[in-house]
Parts: sequence; C-alpha cells; structure tokens
Amino acid sequence: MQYWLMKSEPAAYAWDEFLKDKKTGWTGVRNFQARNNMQAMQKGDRAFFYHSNDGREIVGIMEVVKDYHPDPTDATGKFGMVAVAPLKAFKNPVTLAQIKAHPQLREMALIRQSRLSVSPVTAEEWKILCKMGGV
DNA sequence: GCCAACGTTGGC
DNA sequence: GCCAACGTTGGC
Repeated sequence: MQYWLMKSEPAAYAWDEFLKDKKTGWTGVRNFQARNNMQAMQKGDRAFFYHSNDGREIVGIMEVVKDYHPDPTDATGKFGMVAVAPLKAFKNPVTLAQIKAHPQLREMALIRQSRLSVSPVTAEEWKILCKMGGV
C-alpha cells in the first residue's frame, strides 16, 4: 500500500463537504507531476486530505476507491482523476507549521514542493502524522 | 532548444 | 494583498 497527500482549497471543496458526499472524483488536476502521482495510485491506497490556503492543515484520511481514469472536465484529454472516499477525520488537524517544525517531516514533498497538489508520503511520515492527528 | 514573459499556486 | 516558486507558452 502507498500513501499520498492531496490538497484542496476549502473554499473550493472542503472536508465537511467530502464527508457529506461520501465519495468524490478528484477532478481539476492540471499539473503533470500531480497527474503522474495519481496514475501511480491504486485502489486501497491511503491519502491525507489537506486544506490549502485557508486552513493549511491536514484534516483527515481518505481511501482511493477507483484507479486513475479520464477526467471529463479536461477537454484536452491529457489529464485524469481518481475517486476517493473519506476514511477518518483527524482528531487534531496537523498544521503546516507543525509539519515544518518536525525534524522528520521537514523533507516531505509537501514542504519541498509547495505548489504540488498531489504528492507522495512515506510510510514513516504517514505514521508520524497519524499519531499527531490523534488517529 | 533556449529563454523571456506570463499565469497560477499557495504561504505569509 | 503581496510575492516567491515554478510550470507553461511562444518567439526566435
């Protein structure tokens, strides 16, 4: 199993909305690196849901429920999407500041490439973050 | 194939 | 609201 982190601006799509939907298609990615990461995802992989811009914190865990497939909102046909479902909310959301302050998390792709909206997370990082999140 | 101009993301 | 980082576009 592999681990990931996916960003969403809460103004565009927030965790609460996601909980209500029970499942969502991760549309709108228009960056090749982010796309490649989604292509590498497999059903059953886990991903953090991160609120970018407004919030700047990891708020919960989701599961990949459908492998990479075409994104109907992309007219060029170059980009695809995965489908994800909420798994568990963090008891204590983990803020970007906390992540930056943690010596073992400082090297995360999230930190090194702040603009990348879909990034890999190592098993070790995953474990630490779950603990910090209280799950 | 290089690089300047431009647009977007996202932290502060 | 500003700006740094960085991806993309298009002229040459």
